[in-house]
Amino acid sequence: MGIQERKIRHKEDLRKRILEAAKKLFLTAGYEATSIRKIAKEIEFSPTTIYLYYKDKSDIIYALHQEGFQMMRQSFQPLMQVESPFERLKALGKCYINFAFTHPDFYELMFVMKDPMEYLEISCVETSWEEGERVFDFLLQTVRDCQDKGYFNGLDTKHVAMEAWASVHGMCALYVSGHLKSMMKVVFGDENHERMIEDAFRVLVHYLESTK
Amino acid sequence: MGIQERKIRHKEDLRKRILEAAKKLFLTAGYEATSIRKIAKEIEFSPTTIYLYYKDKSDIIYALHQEGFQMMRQSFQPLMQVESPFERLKALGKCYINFAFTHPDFYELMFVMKDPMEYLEISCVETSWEEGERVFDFLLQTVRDCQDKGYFNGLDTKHVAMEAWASVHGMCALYVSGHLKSMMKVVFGDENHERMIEDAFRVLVHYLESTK
DNA sequence: AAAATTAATGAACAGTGTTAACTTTTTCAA
DNA sequence: TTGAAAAAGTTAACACTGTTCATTAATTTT
Repeated sequence: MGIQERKIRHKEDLRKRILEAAKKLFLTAGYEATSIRKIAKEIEFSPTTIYLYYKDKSDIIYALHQEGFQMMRQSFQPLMQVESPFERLKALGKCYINFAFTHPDFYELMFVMKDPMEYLEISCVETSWEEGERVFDFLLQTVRDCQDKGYFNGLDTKHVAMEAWASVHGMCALYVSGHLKSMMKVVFGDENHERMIEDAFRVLVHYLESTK
Repeated sequence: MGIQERKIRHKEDLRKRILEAAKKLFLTAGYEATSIRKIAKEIEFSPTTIYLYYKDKSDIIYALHQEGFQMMRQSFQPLMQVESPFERLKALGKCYINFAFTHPDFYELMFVMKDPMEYLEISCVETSWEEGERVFDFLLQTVRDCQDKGYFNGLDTKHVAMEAWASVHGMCALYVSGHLKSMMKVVFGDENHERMIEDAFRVLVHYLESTK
């Protein structure tokens, strides 16, 4: 019986173990397959126990959502040291794409899926989106720094930042959803679609560079 | 009893009626709420009857997916008449965004959701994506025409087209998923997010224009 | 009219999120 | 140490989901 053992094994921070089980299921089997009952089986508890630690499924999914943003911010850490604003902007874009490529499930959860967004629309109001805010603020500041160096002349900082985000997000979203792959299979006959993202990104960088 | 009546009312093209019921549910209540049982109730038939006309739920969803692409291509029809390639490219972008704004559910189905994409990965192989192909081919040709007029010098047609698509898709995806709204609420304090898309699009057009 | 084919259905399987009522375990004061 | 209060966990159930199989009803053909 595993019932006796698991009481000896740290029964504290059960909340954390629920989240880890959810993450494991989410990364190996996807969002749909991450059910309350499977999480419960994973941690050897009754399904209803989970509701003592998380309000509902959205609550668990949102916890993973937040974890994703912490991971992303951590991967952006080295960019702080990049002196040149424009080099920093380019590196930010590359880093963002790299995150989506290495953690496609997290990327989808953070920037594509509606569920976590609807959750924080309903429940918590203020403390919610602050991780995402910090990431966007960093982009905003970098664009401002670029403008100080003569880039993006006559353009609004917010609009430039939004366009940059949308462009890179568009590439990542088409990649993680499989639309890029399907499209390229039909139009170009099965090419390397990761390479295509790199090429499209180079075109974007070319545009940005030309504003100086 | 409605059972007697519906036999008198056209019992032919039941396949079409299933699709219309599915569309109605999809547009009013969303993808998740579009269940086989609800479709069945809508057309006053047993749930199992639906399986005599469609392979499974994905099959129905993919039929809507195709319908969306026909709608989109129809909305692109007037663009054929635009003489100037660059004006046509700009109009294409505006038209694309307009489609996403007026048919957000269809846009999500066509360009965001994984389900229809996974469906045609498994089942049909050739005839599948041809509607989407036509749309992208039109973009490719328009970019080529722009290059003949001196735009996008030294850049690869495919890469320019892909970057343009990704940029505009990024804006639309962030809009329909609600991420733009949430982000702007926190960062800029609840501004008009439809206006923001327009502004970001203007920045993109500025970049494209600068290549001449 | 009887047989064969087609169309439609009812019941069931294996899942899902979630809640209410109940039981077990732990805590803590008398 | 015992007994009550509080906390933790579980069982059973509700209302759904997609999907399949065996069976019935309707239609067509012989």
